[in-house]
Amino acid sequence: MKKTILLYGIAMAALIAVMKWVEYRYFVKDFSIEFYVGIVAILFTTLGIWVGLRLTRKKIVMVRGDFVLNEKGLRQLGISKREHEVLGLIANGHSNQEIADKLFVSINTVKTHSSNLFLKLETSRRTQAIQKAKELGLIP
Amino acid sequence: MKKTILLYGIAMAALIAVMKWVEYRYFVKDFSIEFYVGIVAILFTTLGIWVGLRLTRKKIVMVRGDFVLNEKGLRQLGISKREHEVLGLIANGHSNQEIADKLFVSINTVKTHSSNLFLKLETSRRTQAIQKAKELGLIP
DNA sequence: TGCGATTTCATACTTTCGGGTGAAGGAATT
DNA sequence: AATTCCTTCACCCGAAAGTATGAAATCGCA
Repeated sequence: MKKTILLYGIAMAALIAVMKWVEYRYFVKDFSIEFYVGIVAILFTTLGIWVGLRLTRKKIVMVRGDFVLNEKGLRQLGISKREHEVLGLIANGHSNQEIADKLFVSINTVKTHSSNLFLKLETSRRTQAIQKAKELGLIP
Repeated sequence: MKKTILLYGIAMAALIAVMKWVEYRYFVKDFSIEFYVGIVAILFTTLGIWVGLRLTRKKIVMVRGDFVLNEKGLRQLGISKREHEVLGLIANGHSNQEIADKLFVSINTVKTHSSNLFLKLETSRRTQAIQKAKELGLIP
């Protein structure tokens, strides 16, 4: 993100510099304002699209076979790392107590995570959550 | 897409028109070229980002293709028709009550079926049963 | 017609889940 | 330094799920 902003600044500065340079070097002062606007519009539209693509690019992580983790979905739903971990264990058929043992935390913590998951997935049962998470590509 | 292009054209035309209008109306010719460049850059960057977002707003659809029911597995485990039906509904995230309503039977019946399922699948939770049933190809 | 399997239902009891609330410590960001 | 997010944990309560047991009614098949 910082890189992008920096790059943008540099691009803009460079553009202006080039224009000034052209202006003084060749005395082409009779370029119409429309010409400049056109050039700048095209350049920055390109840059804008590029940035737009960069911002929304989904990172794809291949796990095994045909499963593609939808990280974008995870971010949009605001599901944290730990929550995602719990989600996976729920989908594998573990009880809250088993998950607690596996993650070395108390069962209350697991309950908190699962409750948050149900909120974020807009579900009220773990079986529903499994369904939805699979549909969204959040788990294999 | 056509809409986008059209919108772009209109935006550009409008921008130029406004600039011309400002130019003639108030004779503010002393605006530096950098000013115009800046305005145009910001505007078209915004537009570009917007287009970029629009372009990448594709839905991720998991196509879970061909499912073949493992009838042999069903017979080997001694799972009856009704039990298989209940199994499917469990996997779809329904509660026992919902299943009961859907099949026009009492919730106790559903409990009996699910208990039998857990015995036959050697599981003790519905989430486990879902896992195992999917592995065995008993449900999609 | 009779037997076994299936389907249905009930009651009672235990365990697991889920909702709600609050809170404390830590990491990252501003 | 203040703030926000994540993680952790606790307690209570009600709802859902699961276990055990028994028992009707129905259906397919020999």
